[in-house]
Amino acid sequence: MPHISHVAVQTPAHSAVGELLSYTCDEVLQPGTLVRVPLGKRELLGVVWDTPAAPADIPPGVELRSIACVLPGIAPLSRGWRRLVGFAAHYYQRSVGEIAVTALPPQLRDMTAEQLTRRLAPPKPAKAKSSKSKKAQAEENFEDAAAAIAVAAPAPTTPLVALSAEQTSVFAQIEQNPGPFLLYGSTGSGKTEVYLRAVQALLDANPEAQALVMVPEINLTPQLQERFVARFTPQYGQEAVVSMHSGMTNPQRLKSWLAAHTGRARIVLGTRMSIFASLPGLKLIVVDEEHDASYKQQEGARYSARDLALWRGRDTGSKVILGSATPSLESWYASDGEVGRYQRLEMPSRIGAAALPRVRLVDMTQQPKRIVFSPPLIDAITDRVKRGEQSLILLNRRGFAPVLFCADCNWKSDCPHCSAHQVFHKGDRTLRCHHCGFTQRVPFACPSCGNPDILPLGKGTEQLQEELERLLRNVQRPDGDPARVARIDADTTKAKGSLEEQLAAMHAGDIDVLVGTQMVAKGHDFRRITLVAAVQPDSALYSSDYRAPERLFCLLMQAAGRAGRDALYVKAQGSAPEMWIQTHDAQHAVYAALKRHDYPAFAKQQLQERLDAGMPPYAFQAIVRADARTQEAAQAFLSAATQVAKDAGLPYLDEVFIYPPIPMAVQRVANVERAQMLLEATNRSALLRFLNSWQQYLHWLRGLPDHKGLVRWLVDVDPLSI
DNA sequence: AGCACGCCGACT
DNA sequence: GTCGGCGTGCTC
Repeated sequence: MPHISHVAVQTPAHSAVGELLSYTCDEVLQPGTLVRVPLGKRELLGVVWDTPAAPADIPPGVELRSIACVLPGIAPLSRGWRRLVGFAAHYYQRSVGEIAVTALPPQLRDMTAEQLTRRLAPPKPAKAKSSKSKKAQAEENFEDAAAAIAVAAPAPTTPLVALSAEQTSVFAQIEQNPGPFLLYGSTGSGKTEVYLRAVQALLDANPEAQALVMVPEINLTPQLQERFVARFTPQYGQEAVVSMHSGMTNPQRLKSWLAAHTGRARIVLGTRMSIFASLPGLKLIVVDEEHDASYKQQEGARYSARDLALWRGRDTGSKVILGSATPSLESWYASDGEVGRYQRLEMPSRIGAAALPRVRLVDMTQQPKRIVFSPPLIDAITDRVKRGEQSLILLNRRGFAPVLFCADCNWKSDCPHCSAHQVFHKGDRTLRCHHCGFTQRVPFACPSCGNPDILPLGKGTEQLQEELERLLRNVQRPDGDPARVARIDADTTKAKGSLEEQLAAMHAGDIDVLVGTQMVAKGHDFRRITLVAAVQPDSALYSSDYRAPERLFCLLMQAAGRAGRDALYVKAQGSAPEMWIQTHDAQHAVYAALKRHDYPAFAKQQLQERLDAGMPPYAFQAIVRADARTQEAAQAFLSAATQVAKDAGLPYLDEVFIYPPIPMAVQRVANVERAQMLLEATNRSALLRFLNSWQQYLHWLRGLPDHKGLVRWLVDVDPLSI
């Protein structure tokens, strides 16, 4: 008699097909086993979830099919991993199958048992290159990737750096206490060294133990990887340190995943996706720059890798270290005094006694109108160039100008598919929509009235670079060469490796002034920068998003951290590091706190505002979003959803406040109208239970003829912006 | 989401 | 007469 397995497969996101599908199989399969199963005309990767005694509620008339095969050579995924996936699915309102399958390396999805067997086999001597099958080609790519990873050859054992008194005490606290920890340490205080020590202590003490170290962005993994490889591969071998992020090729990802799954990898470094790595020996999780918004997935399952790290840590008995110079208000609150779910550890000093930069506010109301660079700022930059020092100019807007404008007829370069302007990119003479990607040639004259004088309105990084080149055209570096201005943003770094190239030029001192978006404010260690300037940061202060001030503060603190990182250099040069901020609101609390480098004061003030307004972390939120052909249809679905919740008398409805539907800030993207509805509760589990019971009604509503115009709906639990 | 089946316009 | 457009229907 055949046995039954419930298998988690990636079923269509919004269809009636249940999340676990029943299949027959000849033998009892252990939960966690990777299998391939038929679904319709396709064969999909699945994970055996449980093996019930009797088949569960299968719709009438559905014949059970048999599991196609078990993926050979891969041990079943652990209970711990399945608990994590199950929790994430439940918490973020997605199917188990979707989370489980997307958490696995993509290559496993479309590999047959035969291909996998070949891949797992020990490397064979190279075969003749002729008559290569597609399969063999893939295999070769895989071996190449393996070789590429192995290139990072073991350096001679790096001697341990002596810890500062602060580091020593923090490290001791981590060793002696269960955590979770919030490591609050200013930029340059040496948090990474503490992570390294914690990992080292763990690996030395426990030959099975594994550590997961997460960073917000792919860009930050190479430097971190270098440090971890140098520190650990001499002792623990080539495969001890692996990376996991979306920038890797599929064969690389599979290799890293297998190394972690089998326990050969002792340390996994990665971006948010690595929270789902299979780590049977997991004992330590580090979340560096824990406040960073990149930890929240913004599509598909909208999980927070930081929050899941805390859950996974608790579930598996692993220590969790959250690190930041500007913690999220949630984490700060959770580590505050009596509330204290986390233990707060502080490292206020910069290593090497480098001073934090002096913050200089330029009151733009006292400066000439309509200028981007105030004269005093230009003077300061000029001085830096003459002394051979570097400056970093930050502006959070790509392109030359955010919009083109016709003064005669008021025409603006609106995107035909979105409720947004098309941005003017002067370099390639295009108008580009940053929401849907729609690109056009810049018109020679106003498309509406024919006026040849269409004007760029506002400034982007491209224009800043151009303007700086003009303003500094007569300024010479110490070597007599003219000042060099460069720009780093998403446009200049599209090509693979170009970011690294440009960063290298900056490090080499080939560049005097660097203009960039926030991507340069993060993590990069430029030793010769003594001036950082934010030219137009005010807009975040007046944003409708209540988290905007917090993000601005973090960004500016982080940017300030770029200046004067090298104390010896600063000392030799004799110029004090400075952070310049041009503002029309010099009295603003955000800037006042920044001037004193006073995160605690800023956090206290922000938390008070949150408390008064009943916002997180004092309340819990979720957003339901609807995308439809028309705004009316999108809102109608959300209204109907609210109504059905009331009609059905869903549990915990009285503890959840449902706001009316509103259009999103960018209402239309790629010809799809978007609306959203905010849900709020003072009790997290009430909100969660309500959402869970609501979900089936949302599925049901979607199928109704009244909601034909609906394209999709989605739930975002703990949204980052509303 | 895929991948089918199914019913109407421009091509060899 | 076919090739192919994407409307709608199903998948343990």
